[in-house]
Amino acid sequence: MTRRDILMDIYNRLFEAFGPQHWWPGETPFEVMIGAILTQNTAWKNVEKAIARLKGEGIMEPEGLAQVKMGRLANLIRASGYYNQKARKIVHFMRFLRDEYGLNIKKMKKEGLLSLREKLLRINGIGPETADSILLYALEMPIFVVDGYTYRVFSRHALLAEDTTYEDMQALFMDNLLHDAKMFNEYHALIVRLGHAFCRKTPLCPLGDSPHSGQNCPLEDLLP
DNA sequence: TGCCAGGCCGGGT
DNA sequence: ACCCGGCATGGC
Repeated sequence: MTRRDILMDIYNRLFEAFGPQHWWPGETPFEVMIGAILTQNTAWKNVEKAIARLKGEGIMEPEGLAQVKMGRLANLIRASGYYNQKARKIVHFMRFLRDEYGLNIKKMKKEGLLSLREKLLRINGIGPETADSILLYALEMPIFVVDGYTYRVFSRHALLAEDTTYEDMQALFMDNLLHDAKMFNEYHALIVRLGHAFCRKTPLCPLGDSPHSGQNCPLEDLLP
């Protein structure tokens, strides 16, 4: 079995077990970008509340959000947690969007994948996962998003050590799979889906039967 | 009722 | 280059 075979086997098992995940949940690319910041180390349920508040104020769009004062923004996104930090991050991001692209997402899409990634990573508050989520889920660029669940699942399956860096973990997928944005989208969403069902924060991430989901883990017989 | 969620930054080794 | 504390609400 090559690495590619193993990765595709896992993908196929997840897809058959859970079906298409229809990610990212968001009405517009811009909403996806803001959601990517709001969901940092935060349950999506809480992010939904914050997004609803922003929509209620009519500012879930670039021109509106670029005007909002940080204090008011922090209050509106309170439910997503770390609200002072995230308000600052969003302000930084909006400043970038205005200065680089005149708040025009279409202009942003014309940028090359790697150069845009570098620029995003320079924004205070945007780390690798948030940058890649924006590139993949908002702009449909072919890059693989790594998150905490990816570490837990794939280190458990002895494909990599659990202290592997983000870039090395990402390379496992991008060096062995076709660069297909649609597939990268589905794969990461399925990993998160698996994590929600089986991979609570426990020392060794059993990936076994889970009272949480009531079904067997589709990867169980792959464990070393 | 605690524990934890779709991370990231900054200061210290 | 890593390691760690801080950031914070709401759901189960």
